[in-house]
Amino acid sequence: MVASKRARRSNAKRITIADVARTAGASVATVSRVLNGVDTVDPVLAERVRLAIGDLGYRPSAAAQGLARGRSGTIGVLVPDLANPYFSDVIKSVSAVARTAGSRVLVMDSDEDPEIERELTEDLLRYADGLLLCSPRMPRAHLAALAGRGTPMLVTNRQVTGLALHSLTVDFFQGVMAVCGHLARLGHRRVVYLAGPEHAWANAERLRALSGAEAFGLQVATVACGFTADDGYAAASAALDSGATAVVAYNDFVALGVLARFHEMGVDVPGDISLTGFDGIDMARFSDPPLTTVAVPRDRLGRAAGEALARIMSGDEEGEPGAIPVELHVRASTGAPRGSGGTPS
Amino acid sequence: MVASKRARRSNAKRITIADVARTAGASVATVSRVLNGVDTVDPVLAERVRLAIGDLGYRPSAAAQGLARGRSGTIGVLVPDLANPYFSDVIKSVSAVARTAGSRVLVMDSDEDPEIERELTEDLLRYADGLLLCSPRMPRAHLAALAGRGTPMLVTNRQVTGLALHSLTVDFFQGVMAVCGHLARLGHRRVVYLAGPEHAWANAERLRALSGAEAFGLQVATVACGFTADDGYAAASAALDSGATAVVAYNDFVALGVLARFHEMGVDVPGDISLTGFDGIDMARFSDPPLTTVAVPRDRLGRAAGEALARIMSGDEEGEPGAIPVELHVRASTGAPRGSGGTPS
DNA sequence: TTGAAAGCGCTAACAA
DNA sequence: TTGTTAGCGCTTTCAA
Repeated sequence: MVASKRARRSNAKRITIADVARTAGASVATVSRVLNGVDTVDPVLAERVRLAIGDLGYRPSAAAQGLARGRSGTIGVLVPDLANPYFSDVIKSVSAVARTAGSRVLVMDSDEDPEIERELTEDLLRYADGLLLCSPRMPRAHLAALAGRGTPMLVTNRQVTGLALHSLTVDFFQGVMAVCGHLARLGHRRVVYLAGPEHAWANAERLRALSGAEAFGLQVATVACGFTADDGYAAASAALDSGATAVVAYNDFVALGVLARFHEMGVDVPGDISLTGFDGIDMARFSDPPLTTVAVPRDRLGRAAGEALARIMSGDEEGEPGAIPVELHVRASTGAPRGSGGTPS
Repeated sequence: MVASKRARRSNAKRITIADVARTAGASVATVSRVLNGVDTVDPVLAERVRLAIGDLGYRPSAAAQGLARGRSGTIGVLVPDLANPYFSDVIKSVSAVARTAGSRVLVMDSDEDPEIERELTEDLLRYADGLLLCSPRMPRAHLAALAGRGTPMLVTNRQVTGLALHSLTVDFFQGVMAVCGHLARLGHRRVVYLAGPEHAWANAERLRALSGAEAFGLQVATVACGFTADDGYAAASAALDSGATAVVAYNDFVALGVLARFHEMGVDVPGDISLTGFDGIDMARFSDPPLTTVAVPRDRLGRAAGEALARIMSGDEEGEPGAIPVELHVRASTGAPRGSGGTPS
């Protein structure tokens, strides 16, 4: 029962390109050519090689290929929370783009922790040809250090200025502006914002837009909240107490949490108070009432990110990726405020 | 402006272990030892090496390490849909386990397509030391072929018998039994099941349980549906027409879709009809009414999967992983049927 | 405790 | 069109 040194894991030692070459009666170079679609191979020989590959069930080792080629064919993606559909949607879409380009995606989840984020990024660098950092929470200094490493890199959902770092953003500003405009048109004068993570660029942009809205006469109160349904649930009564006639939630989860609490409290939406979400997750359509929200085209964001990163990796430095536009979806959770004469436009 | 052959990507050529050795005045073997925590290195030398590593910002190439060691330190995970929180939760948890074991997770998403699933699995084999197939939809023959490849492998959410394939399942059977028992106790005699993907083991198990419940006098109608909220929304009126007093949805998404449609139709839940979900996603708590559902401990599933796979990879073949238990969460979406005398137990 | 050197499986010159 | 062979960056004997 003593396994030989190299048969520890399974009794069949790994099938290599040499095995294929031997059984096909060709050289490893030829096998490699066939593998890589180089067309200077005699069709007959090529067919023999392909047959051998099939018979032996040979698959090239990714490690060996990566070492020899100098690139791994992998792009690393870092997200703060994989369980958030916002990010999983983006990843799906990035993966799809990567796949058509012949590469794979290595995903890591930082659990919203800036320190873990740094570690994971270091690790990703060892594996990947390029990095996609989604909504990175890490301090600017770390980002700067990474930027100096020479690895092609793209940051999304965060604007980083003054660093040699490409970034692809979402136009949160316009999104919140659209929400505010919509509410103002309905007759609202006082709204309360349930704020998201303090250090998130996404939150900062929303706040910036709310300030802008104040210039147009909208009064905005802010209540610290968070980004989960639980956070929204917990902040609901505080939002109500603010005296505002509309709640602008950081995202759809928060809004759904608020809605659940309002139901419990017997607060009618939008009769007693209006409510808006952000992101446009699927569930926002299925709540009662359906949520007015700002749809972020996550598939488009993912695709754009994948393509931009590919461009960066290929050394094409022209043009910043830019910002992804968003779209207001008006649904039944917003209406005219009480006593406004009730003339929704 | 003509870049030299090896400086195409960035002007700094990759820092290798040789660079570290040189600047530390040691051999590559010694650097490797320090890197791998081999303690037969003189502390002073080791420190010098560590310094050099820090100064140079050296990170070992994953490809080279993988090639030399014969393993990549990566485990491949295949899921049918990354956007489904069920799977993203599992992945989060698997990743966490993998991380403590010093490995990373390569995730691929098959988009519920058995053919893509096969391709991706082939590809994962080239990268990973072990494979985790979540709810694979691929035909048994493919699974059998994979099982013969010698790569350590674990299948979750699908029972595969007669093959040298370990599987870790969730006790869907007991879950649905618990739901049926709960409904029966409330006085329901006729329920309608909104079925999930036809070829999914998860669906088959639910059907098996429903048959079991029929033996106890519950009448069960089945309506083909799907696994998304949209599917549920579309199937809602058919469910209503079945004449059942309770709807057993394939999962929470379907249930939430049904709920939304019922709201629109003015059907009261649970007054007019009861409704249950499955999986216990977060949102199930925040609907109106909150959903009675079966909570599947996805973190536990992920952890168990990660650990079981680790065991399999280390050659420890003892014991099948087994089945993860589930838990019925009774909430407000279920009640006594109309005219039953109204005595909820 | 250290270092030299032989691989690991593949790619890509370079020769033939 | 084909084959030989020198790397790719690291680990790991084996000697010293």
